[in-house]
Amino acid sequence: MPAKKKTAKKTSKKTTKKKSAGPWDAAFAPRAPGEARYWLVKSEPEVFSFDDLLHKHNKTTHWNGIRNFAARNFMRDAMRVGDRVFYYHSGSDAPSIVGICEVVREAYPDDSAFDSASEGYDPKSDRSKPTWYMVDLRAVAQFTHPVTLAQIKERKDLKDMALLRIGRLSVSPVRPSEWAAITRMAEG
DNA sequence: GCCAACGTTGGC
DNA sequence: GCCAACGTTGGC
Repeated sequence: MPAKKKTAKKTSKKTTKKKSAGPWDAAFAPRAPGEARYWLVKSEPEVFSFDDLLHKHNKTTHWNGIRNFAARNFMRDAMRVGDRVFYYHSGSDAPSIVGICEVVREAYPDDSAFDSASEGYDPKSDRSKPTWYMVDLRAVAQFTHPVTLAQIKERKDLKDMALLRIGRLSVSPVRPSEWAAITRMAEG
């Protein structure tokens, strides 16, 4: 019966052994009415650049191939239609945020995980209970002055950005203050 | 091409 | 459930 679950909990709570409420919890917290949130996605321009996105029909693509649980959780559990997303080019000469897109469709199963011919094939993912999800993103604006990783690292007020703190994560949250600072930097 | 920093896997 | 081995990402 459910009574059992409840009791054990209280005591173990005070030690805050739960990673002291992770710095990224805010990304999952309930939203105020009309509140939009901000994100960053990475892509190697050789594979799929912001320019490629601009040339897609409706400047829209599905963000598939994410095979990391933390990134998946941000996408599936926290990204909402209307959220704004920085587009980051990794692996290039000057890794940079090059533009902005927006979420136009919330998470739905990533079909490439079921396709044995696909690079993203995951035999452990089942159609009835998919492991991997994708969202649809539409390009909104290209930066005239891309904001480089080096620039971001120079700024004290950006040192806690998930981009810098969570290594190699392909989808990460951006705080409103960080969003504001970077869009200002992109104005040149 | 090197390597740090992670994440995942599998043996025990 | 621990942890070593292995794989991947991505800056430099």
